Amino acid sequence: MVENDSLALDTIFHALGDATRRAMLGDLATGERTVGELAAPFAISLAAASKHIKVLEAAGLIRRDVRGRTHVCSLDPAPLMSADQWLGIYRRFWAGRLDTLEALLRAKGAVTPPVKPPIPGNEGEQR
Amino acid sequence: MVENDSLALDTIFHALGDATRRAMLGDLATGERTVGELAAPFAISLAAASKHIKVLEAAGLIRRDVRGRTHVCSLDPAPLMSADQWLGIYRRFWAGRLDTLEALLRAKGAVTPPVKPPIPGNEGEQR
DNA sequence: AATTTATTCAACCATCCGGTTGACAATTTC
DNA sequence: GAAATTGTCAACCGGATGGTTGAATAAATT
Repeated sequence: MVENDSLALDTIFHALGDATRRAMLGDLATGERTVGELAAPFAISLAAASKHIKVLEAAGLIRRDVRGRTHVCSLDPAPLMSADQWLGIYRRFWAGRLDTLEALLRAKGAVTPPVKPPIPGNEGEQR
Repeated sequence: MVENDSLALDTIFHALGDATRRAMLGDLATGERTVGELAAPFAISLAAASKHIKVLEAAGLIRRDVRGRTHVCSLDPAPLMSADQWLGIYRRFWAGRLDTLEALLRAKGAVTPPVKPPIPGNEGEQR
């Protein structure tokens, strides 16, 4: 089922469009965090952090488990997959462009691959 | 080198967080389009479309070539690559390779970007 | 029972966002 | 040269966003 609803993508990309929220996701990638722990690195009020967390939650990017008086958050990567699938349409496009670029650079000689070391597991699924 | 990425990612993800703009990119993926052509599918004014295009342009997602009185736009996938690279960190996560992800994040310190200086009486500008 | 700790809620504020309309500039075209 | 075509700009509007502070809720601690 393609629930790649454009409305969902709106919400997901909007949630990702803020450095604070992205940093929170990065934090969560290494394990569970309470709201307070998520808020700690930033010079904003707890209420502001709480709002950010609610945005992430609304986008489905994090789940929340209320344990006693603390709210424990964890990453849910499913929406990131949706975003990645959308980007995947364009992956072929820039891959082709990069190939062209690389060919050009090699022809001119003496330039080390600037952007993209081969990432294991980075396979194109498009035909 | 990588420090200004977060600002760029803000702009890129924000640009992607709108269905109209994503549709414009999809259109551009098949070839060049004038501003009028990009605007045509949508029930909005040309001025509104022009604003969307400026947002895409500011994010570096499209280039503009002014030919006579028409502005011809074309897709520049480089920012999509940046977004994809950011998502790529989490690709391992949803692929189930949690340990690898953690190692990567801890090693690169890639997930704890700009923390404002912890000034207690914070008079800093709030955006 | 009282207090401390963790978090949300509500109100407020300034700015941003996406949309509109109308005027303007520049380039064809007649 | 006048008119049509292409697109931007400026001003405005309502609603969303991100921040604040202070009060409220709920659970753990004393």
